[in-house]
Amino acid sequence: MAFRIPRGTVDLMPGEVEKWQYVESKARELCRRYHFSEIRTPIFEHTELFQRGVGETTDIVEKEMYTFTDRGDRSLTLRPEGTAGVVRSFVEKKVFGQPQPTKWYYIGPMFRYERPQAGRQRQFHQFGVEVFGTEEPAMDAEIIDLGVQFYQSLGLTGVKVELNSVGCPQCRPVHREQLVKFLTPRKDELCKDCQSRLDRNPMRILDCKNERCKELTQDAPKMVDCLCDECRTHFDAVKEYLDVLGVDYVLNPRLVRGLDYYTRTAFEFTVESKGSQAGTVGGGGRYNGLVKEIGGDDVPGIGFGIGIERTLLALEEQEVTLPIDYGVDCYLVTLGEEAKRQSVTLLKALRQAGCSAERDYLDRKMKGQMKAADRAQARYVAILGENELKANSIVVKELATGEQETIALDQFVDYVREGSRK
RNA sequence: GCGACCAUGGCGAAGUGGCUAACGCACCGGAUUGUGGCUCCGGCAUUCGUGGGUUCGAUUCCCACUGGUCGCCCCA
Repeated sequence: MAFRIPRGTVDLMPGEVEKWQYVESKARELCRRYHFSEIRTPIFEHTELFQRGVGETTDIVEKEMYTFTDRGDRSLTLRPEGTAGVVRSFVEKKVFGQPQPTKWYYIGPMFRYERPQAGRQRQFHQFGVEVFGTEEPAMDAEIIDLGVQFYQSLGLTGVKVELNSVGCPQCRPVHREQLVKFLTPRKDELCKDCQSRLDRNPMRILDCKNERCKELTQDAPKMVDCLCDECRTHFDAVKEYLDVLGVDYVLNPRLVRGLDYYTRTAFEFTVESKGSQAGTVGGGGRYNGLVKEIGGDDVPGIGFGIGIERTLLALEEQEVTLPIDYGVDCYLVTLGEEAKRQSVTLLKALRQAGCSAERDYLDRKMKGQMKAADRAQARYVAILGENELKANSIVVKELATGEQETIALDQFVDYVREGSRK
């Protein structure tokens, strides 16, 4: 084989891509109802944006970025997540000067250099939303609700909302200090990764999957117990609003999230799954310091990123059939040269009337054309031959029922159009 | 970055150190000279991932590489 697709990427082939279109249309429709506007930012940005935005100590920045130098010697990086670019745009276009809040959504590819496995690719896709300019806890709750609605609209069941508050720059150091004090005497018993985390990002130790680490952190001080008054009030309000909205959630004091920019609300959407990676189908949280970090005013923000691949994977595992119509409205079967000549006009008329229409281009005999029509999942097969031409008529057969009738040629398009609407 | 398993036609999948590499699906043609989905018949691999080695001989044994799948880490 001469060329092969790059590792960790996929071709979305016809038959599969319709599912994507369906999922995307659901996301767009939902965003319209929640009054979000779409934003499209570049898929690459200056490397420094992600270093600053996502955080130097994160795995993403440390080892997963697709970074390259362009011909002008600029260091650029394919976006590993959606928020940083959107924030950059918010700041650069001075959108903070317009009436707030700003409610945006995006759908597009993200890139991370990792070993591919179930539910993990190097190019993957996210549907994300971001809201700037409000700290109102109702917004936190509505965003979580929007995520839940998205999964629900697709027919996905069993989506769990895991919720936590990671505090703010005022109270987080308090927790951090307590945590380090608690863990330092036990440092030797922690796994290697966590030993280094202890200095750099001790909160992440709470999220370690290592059994021993889990034991050791069993009674470790929790972030939620260290929240300052403002953060506590906010967190309580978010929970209240979630209750009001009827959104079920599970408190997970160990939930940390891998990106440094989160403050206060942090959440994940999870689902039961065979693949070990695939369980997390989405996640997000509040990032009140990020806009300032990127060079803007001190504008609060909150958002989520939902993995399209993982959502599709979960739908597949649950054997959910998306209501997608792959069929063509009318397949035109022709017999003889004259009929073939006329077919292009008929096809065009059908298409202009809004129907999808197809014919044979391989000189197949009638049987072959019928077979092709069947394969194309045609609703109607229209047969045009010598007899029909002579009588200015055409035979229309409904494949599902096998019923057919001869109709006048000038009523043909209307007939198909009416039938296709049902 | 680490580990395990795998690599045969468009797809799925058997197989053996030796002359013509099963089978199923799909596809094409025919039985049925103007009617699909069922049935029957026929057709469909001139590098068995790539390179090297062992051997009289390798798709089958060994090594390397590449790729895939799954897991660890982390995340969507």
